[in-house]
Amino acid sequence: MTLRIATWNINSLRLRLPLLDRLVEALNPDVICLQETKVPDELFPAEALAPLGFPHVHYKGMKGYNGVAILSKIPLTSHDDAPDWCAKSDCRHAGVILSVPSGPIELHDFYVPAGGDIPDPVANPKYGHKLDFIAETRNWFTARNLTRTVLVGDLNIAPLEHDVWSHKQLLDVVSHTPPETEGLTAWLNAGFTDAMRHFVPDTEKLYTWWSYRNRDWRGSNRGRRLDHIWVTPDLKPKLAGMTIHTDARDWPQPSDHVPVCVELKV
DNA sequence: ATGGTGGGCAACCCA
Repeated sequence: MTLRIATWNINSLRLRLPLLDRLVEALNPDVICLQETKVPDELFPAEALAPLGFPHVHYKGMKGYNGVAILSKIPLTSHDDAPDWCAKSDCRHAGVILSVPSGPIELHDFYVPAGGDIPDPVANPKYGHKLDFIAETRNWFTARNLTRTVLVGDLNIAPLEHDVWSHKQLLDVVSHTPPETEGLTAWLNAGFTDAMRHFVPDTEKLYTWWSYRNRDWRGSNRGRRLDHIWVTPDLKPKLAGMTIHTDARDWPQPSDHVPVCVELKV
């Protein structure tokens, strides 16, 4: 089958419910992984989502912040055997097993801490938390021997020179500092390949996020690639397509992130 | 060098 998996930092699921119709129309995904749902589980809008046509859901949310959700047309079972990252119980990760006819596929949906403004773990504990988080996830995935696994999400780090509009100007801006980019690359190398860069050479600019604090986001185009799709090497020959739906940045009341979708022949 | 905008949720926290 052709399996399409989309990832999107929706920045409030309840506020942007109507935009999910546009996402489905544009990308026709089988699975949607969301971040920053900002809704506690007891208030998850299951009824409002029902007409969208994704009967299988798995979500982990909390009041006000963070939160992840997986909406699927394919039957799934929850697979939350991962540790409580940094012992914070802050709803930044959901794992599922997708019951694909050719065999199960493991799927991880992550929302990595943004890390605050100051790139110093002592002066800014949020930055320290971010570095600790990606060290823990890296170690956990290294210790497992993964196949048929997809990892997606808002990883809040733009690892490559051309994942930001100006490598030089962002080297000490949180999201592109060497400790972050090196940490993210080490996590990637714990058993994955970068599915987006499989389709677009490292020398080409690639963004998934544009700040709200920019009047003309398209004109100035000061973007960053904060959202990622990784697959285990056995799935690399199955990669059939990748779309960054940049137009979503102009939807009414947009998220500052745009959806990314990958197509796998599995 | 600074401040710019947006969401949650009721004062600021977070991005």
